[in-house]
Amino acid sequence: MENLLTLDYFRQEDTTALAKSLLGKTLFTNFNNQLTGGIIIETEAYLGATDRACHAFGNRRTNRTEPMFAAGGIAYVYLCYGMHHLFNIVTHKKDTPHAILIRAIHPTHGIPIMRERRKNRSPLSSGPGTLTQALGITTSHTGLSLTRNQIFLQENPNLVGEIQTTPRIGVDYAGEDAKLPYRFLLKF
DNA sequence: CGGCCGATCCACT
DNA sequence: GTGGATCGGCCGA
Repeated sequence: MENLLTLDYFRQEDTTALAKSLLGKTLFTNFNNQLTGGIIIETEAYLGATDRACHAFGNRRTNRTEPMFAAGGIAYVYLCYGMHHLFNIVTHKKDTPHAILIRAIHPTHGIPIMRERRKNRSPLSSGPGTLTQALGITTSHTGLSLTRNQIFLQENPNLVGEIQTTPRIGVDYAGEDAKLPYRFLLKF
């Protein structure tokens, strides 16, 4: 497959720029020889130790948050509300626990498989919990490399669109940090 | 060890 | 627009 993203790409140090840059790239999973994927259209940046909305705020280090402390280029997947598996891309250097939540994809590959995983409900892959269900991602995949064959990303050099910026969703508990403009949407 | 709560989704009104 | 589902993580005792 052409144009796969590299570890250097994921280890860039400007995480909000990277969150914008991820828009328009295709996110794939290939589990049990079932290829599914779609174009990333919504992301949120979580900026580590200084970001009250981030699980790693204050460098809080637990079994759950441990993957965020590794160097960029792996998955951070955790369970939300007891039922939703949320997929993040770990970024930045080792011991700088930044991550980018993927909130929505525009489905392009393996759509019948994704429909089946979603039990034909809609939306198919818009919303952080629904897209992981469509792609088959669970907490068992936390820590998995994003430059190997189960979860990986590909560029779409010719894709153009407009980027919209808003505050992040569902982080009211983060006080002033809830207002930060770290959510990015692609309109194309 | 008990209690609280969440980076959500869905069915229902 | 609203509330129930559902459970691991985290914290304080």
